[in-house]
Amino acid sequence: MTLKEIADLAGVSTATVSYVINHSAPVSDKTRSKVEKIIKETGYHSNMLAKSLRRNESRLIGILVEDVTVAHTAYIIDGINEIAEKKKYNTILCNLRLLSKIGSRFDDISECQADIDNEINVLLSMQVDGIIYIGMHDRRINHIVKNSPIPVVYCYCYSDNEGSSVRYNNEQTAYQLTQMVINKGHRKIAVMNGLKTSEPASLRFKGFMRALEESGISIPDAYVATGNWKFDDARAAALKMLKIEKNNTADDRPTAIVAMNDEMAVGVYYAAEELGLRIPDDLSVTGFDHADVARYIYPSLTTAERPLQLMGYRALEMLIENISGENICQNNAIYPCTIINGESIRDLNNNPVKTNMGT
Amino acid sequence: MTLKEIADLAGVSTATVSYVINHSAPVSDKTRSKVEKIIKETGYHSNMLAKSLRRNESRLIGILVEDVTVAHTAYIIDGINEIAEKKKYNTILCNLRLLSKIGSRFDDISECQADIDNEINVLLSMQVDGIIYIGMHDRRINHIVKNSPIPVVYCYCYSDNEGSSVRYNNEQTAYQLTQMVINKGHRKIAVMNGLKTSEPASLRFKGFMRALEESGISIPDAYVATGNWKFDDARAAALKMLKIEKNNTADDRPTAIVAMNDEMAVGVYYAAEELGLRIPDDLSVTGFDHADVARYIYPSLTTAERPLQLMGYRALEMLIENISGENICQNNAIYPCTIINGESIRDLNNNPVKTNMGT
DNA sequence: GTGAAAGCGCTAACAG
DNA sequence: CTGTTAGCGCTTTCAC
Repeated sequence: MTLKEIADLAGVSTATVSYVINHSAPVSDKTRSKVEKIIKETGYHSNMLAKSLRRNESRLIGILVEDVTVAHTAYIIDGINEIAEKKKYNTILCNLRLLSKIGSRFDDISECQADIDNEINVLLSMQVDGIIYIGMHDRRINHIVKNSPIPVVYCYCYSDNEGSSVRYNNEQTAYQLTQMVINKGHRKIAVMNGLKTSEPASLRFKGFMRALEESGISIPDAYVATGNWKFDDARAAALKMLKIEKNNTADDRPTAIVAMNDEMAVGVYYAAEELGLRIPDDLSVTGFDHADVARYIYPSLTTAERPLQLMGYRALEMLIENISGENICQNNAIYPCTIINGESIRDLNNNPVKTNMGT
Repeated sequence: MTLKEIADLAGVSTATVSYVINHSAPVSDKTRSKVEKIIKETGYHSNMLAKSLRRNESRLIGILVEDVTVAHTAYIIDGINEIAEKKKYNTILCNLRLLSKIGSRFDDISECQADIDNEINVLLSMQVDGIIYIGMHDRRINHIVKNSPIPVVYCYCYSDNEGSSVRYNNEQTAYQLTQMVINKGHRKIAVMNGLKTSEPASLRFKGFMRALEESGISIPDAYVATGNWKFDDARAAALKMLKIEKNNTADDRPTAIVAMNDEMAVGVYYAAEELGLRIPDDLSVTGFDHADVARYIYPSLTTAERPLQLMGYRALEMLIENISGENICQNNAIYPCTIINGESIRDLNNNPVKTNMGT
């Protein structure tokens, strides 16, 4: 069913049908209702391909994701979709599937440059009006989308060279979480760091240290552990840190561990349990990410929720601003996280510290 | 940059350039290399809109998902993408976002019929060659995609009327898991059911019962609990079931609980811990789904992995078979799950039962 | 208020 | 082997 067939059935010209559909020129009520009736009867829907070709705009947004199975990706896509629906854009999804290709060697992305070039060409050939690139890990992505003829917005990652970006504030959030622990009277505060080579890991650590410094707290080296973002590694590292070695007493043990993601926080929970330490009575713990796993542990974890959906919203809004030429400057947006208050931090101010002897 | 411009630069006709690009007619080596050189230099990529319009096939697949944030969806999409890349199809994603609209009232989908009609119209107007509909929950979806002029494949759900479907075997998998428990010598086997109104819940329960019946095992009503797929509900139900009430002895307690998803299995773990029951020594547990959460518990959970990626593969393959007319029959594929062997089932054959007294 | 007609970028007869 | 040309379905200018 084509527009021409509708025109023939209605006994009008194709132009008139087009005017009716797009409200692009005044049409008499009589003609309009006649045409609309036929459109409804026939179930006609216009051919976007032809329309886009003629109009030279597709109202199509390319979403290029590094890996759709990485948990945060779906939420960002969801956010993008919500705005896209409102603004009458459609989205075409390209999935680089980098997880199976480079795993957690996030910075070796250039190995996949050929794949990426290829997918970008696909998107360009589909005449997308703009591209949103969603990272699997928050980090610098340079020289990936080169000299794009259309606007690009990076989400959950960023580029120095070109394109705007939408991210969340790692440093400030870790600062806030650490503050909370300090405000509850803790002074012996340990940290469970993410993967050493990871940018968010160092930003989060920086926030942690800033909070300590502002309160004049210094901690021994033994209080800095690395869990590589992983449950198992964090559990092992926490076990080591919390165990009372010879020459040590329970007083050397931290009263709180700031874990830089929820998965590691759960690892700390398990280590604590194995040592007979109760949370938060004997050990306070905080997480980061507000991952699913945090819903299934007792006591509930104090953590920070990343504004994923909001990042999706903003990514598309910024892209549309670029497309329409309203705002063509490079823009780097960084959103705050939301603190989720759980039961995993003991308030030492009202419950003075006792020696951590375990059960 | 258009094909015509390439032709002008190369001093040949548009037809020749088209032949070079599509290998659709023999071209002399000299002409070919001249044209290819210019294409490379200019970074030209063809306009898919024009090409699809002319060819009357878009090589575009519409993926209509009920909710992209539901965990299994991304893995299915990933599977679809893998095949799509191989077969040179692109995918356009439409997200109905039903989770925020109907939550777990899965069967009230008709409330959203207008949204769905709208999205399908969008896909049709994009001239997609076929549609894959991904459910947020495995159930019957009738009268949703009506009289589609193009092939439809349902994935993680099904339709009686039209379209093929790709699912996994709930009944058989629950049967297998229960078998495993029986084979390890258990006779006092309880079940933690999913949401009563859910189809997979009743299929899984059916498989559970079939295994019991085949071994001539009957269980008291008290061994059938409902956890509504949820951690909290399962924990509460397990607590009730495992607690020793007056008039009961520990001998009345089940030695194993077959939980119909991993989230509920974790709930059972917590209940067991609260009662001082060790897993698997005092209580055996199985899960279902192979969810992320199962990676973060001790001891590791015996569960079943759904073939999500494979379902994605097959959904697209079946769709392409339909599109190309190779196979136009309605086809309902049901794939087996993979049993993941954990440490959560005690073998009573080699370790004769002792009274479950807790710690 | 309506229609005729050109043309978006490309493909595929067909002719040579 | 290569070029000419007619459209794919639609929008939009320009007449009337």
